[in-house]
Amino acid sequence: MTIHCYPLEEPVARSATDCPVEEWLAFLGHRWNACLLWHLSTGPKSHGDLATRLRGISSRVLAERLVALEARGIISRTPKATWPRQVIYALTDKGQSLVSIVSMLEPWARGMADQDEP
Amino acid sequence: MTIHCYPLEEPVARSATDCPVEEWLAFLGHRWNACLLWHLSTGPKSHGDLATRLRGISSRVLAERLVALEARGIISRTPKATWPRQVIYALTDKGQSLVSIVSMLEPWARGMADQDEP
DNA sequence: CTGGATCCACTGCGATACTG
DNA sequence: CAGTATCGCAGTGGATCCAG
Repeated sequence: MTIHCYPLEEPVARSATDCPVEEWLAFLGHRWNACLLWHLSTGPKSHGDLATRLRGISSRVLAERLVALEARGIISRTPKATWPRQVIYALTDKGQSLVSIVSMLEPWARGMADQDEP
Repeated sequence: MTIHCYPLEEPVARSATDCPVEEWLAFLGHRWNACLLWHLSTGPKSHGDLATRLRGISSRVLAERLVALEARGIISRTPKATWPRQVIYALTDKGQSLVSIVSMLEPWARGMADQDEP
């Protein structure tokens, strides 16, 4: 876990961290992102499809998230030549591997809960 | 990775998710938290000690984060009977195991970067 | 159906000052 | 030294309306 923990010298603007791990955690922690990852891990989905599953997300934020995910190479975007237009999003290999790491938190978190209320 | 993805029925207030993984990711994504985890993984530290290492964090936020970490059972808080008073924070076993999981992101992230600029 | 544009409420957090 | 109290601003994301 490489964490240079910011500047070391002078204070920096928000999220100007150069620690990749922290960067990714911040990203994954943003609302809906983990959820999107999860839903896409069960197969490619369209925008509307995802919108339905992620009850409560707005179209704006969903589109924003998908762009970010794609920019990071976590998902792929493939528009279909149908009408009305349809766009399919799918996890890339990088995305798959990320999911597999994040998934390790599940049993861990369950263990935590068990200790709370045995 | 269990992600019930919110309500499923009606929209909910922010972070009212009942998915533990998402919960933890959101927590870890909050600024300074990962950084704190990292610094504590190299040994117990005091408030002031941490403040020095996490250049830029304010006393208020640091205290807040430490309380949260402790509340989640990730760190322990032990006040020394010295003067001026001193309080030592250390990773618990749960904290250690969390760090070991999060650490797996490091090589992964490095792999990502390598692909970007080979 | 996908997704851009606006408007706005909320809150995370930085800065600062103060107490035991 | 450890921690609390206040204030203020920028960023995040929800709601809504619109367009290709």
